Amino acid sequence: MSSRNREHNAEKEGSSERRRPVQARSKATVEAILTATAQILERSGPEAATTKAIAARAGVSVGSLYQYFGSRDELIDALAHRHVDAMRKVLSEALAELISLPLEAAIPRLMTALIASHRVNPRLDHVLHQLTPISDTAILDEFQDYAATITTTALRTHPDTDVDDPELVGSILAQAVSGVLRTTLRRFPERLGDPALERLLADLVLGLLGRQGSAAET
Amino acid sequence: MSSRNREHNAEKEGSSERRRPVQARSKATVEAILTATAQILERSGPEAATTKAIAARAGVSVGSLYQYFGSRDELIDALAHRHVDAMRKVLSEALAELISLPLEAAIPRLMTALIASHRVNPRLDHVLHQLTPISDTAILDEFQDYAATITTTALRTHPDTDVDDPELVGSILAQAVSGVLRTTLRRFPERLGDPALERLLADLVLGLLGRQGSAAET
DNA sequence: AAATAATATGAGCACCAGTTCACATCTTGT
DNA sequence: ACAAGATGTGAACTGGTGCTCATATTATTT
Repeated sequence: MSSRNREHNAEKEGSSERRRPVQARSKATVEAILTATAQILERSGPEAATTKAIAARAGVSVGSLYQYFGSRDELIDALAHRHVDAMRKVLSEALAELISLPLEAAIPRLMTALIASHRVNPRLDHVLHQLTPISDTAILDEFQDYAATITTTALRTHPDTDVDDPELVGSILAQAVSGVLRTTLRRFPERLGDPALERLLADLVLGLLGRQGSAAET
Repeated sequence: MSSRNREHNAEKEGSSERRRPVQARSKATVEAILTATAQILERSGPEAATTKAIAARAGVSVGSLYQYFGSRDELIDALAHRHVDAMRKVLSEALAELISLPLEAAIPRLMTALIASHRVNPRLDHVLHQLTPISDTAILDEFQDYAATITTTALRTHPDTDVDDPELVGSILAQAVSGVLRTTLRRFPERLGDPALERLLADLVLGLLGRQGSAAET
């Protein structure tokens, strides 16, 4: 009787959380743990984010942590998902107003939105990128893919552009912009307020599109 | 007699190597250790690069490792320096031929050179970026700074451009290109051979310069 | 050849990480 | 009021890490 029917709480094997919080109390605990993890990662980096440190900061015991997360890695993974969702939300909200605008007007706005989304939590973003192992299909990449898809779609939709490989161009543009933004956030955060940055990014994108549209290769 | 005159080999405090290799044998040892570290980092990531694993792969004992590197971190630091130097060398060699060319011709060549430099050791590059802590002034950033300086200088030198803040534009361009390259190397390595990538990057840069040169902002 | 310095060794130490588990406490349904 | 489940606890276990040091081997100098 003790060995059978172990838990009918069991999850899909991928992200096997130990237990689902059902009472308000435990939901608060999970919340506290995630918040604590984020705070420690932001402030002191991956090394400092010990299970004990996290539990201490969250005001719970290590045991509680393992009640809801199968391992330290799973915890960080969950946090990464949260973070990406938050960024994606900021971006997609700003997106609604753009679909009807002509490219020349839409791109600058899109840059503003991208900057905003990258501002959600720059330090956490950087640390999570550090933690991204080579092999894993990184959750972090999802945001970039999202941005790439948006751009590609825009290129396909808008009649006033003419690129022959929207997929590639969209992907490159997304990479370029996110490369600039992440470096800026990490190394030159003071530039973020500078409207010159938004203008430059818009020019960067529009400049490429102009070249692509006009000059046909061989 | 045993406690005095400990070592008259002592270094500046910053990067206190334990001992300088003087004989050929020990130089080979140091070499082997650095190579082993690089290999393990490339193949299996930071976690796997334990002092024991490194020593084993290098065919020496842990003790030898600590004879020439004060700590694991110092070792990795030394390796990072090496790597950046190698990248910088590739780039600067290609640079000589460019100074006399007009921008329209120089930029595409520069992109080719940048791609080449990023090809030196993509996987190691990525892992080293992972290892870069938030606080430290990263050695890795030096390469980006180098690329930014080159670009800025080019913008200042070449008479056929007209940007009002070459410093900012150079920095942004370097960030954009390196953003694209690092993502490509990590996620879409097959794109590297594609000449379309070089063309796109050149168009990206030239497009921005075109916009900057022509349209003056209010 | 002898003495001295350089180089190499690897078992062992100190430490601390992630994780478990037997038990205490609180909540909820009946 | 009671039982049963949900939640919370933290000392203790396991394993692996970076690193040291007394000692052995090899090279260089005298």
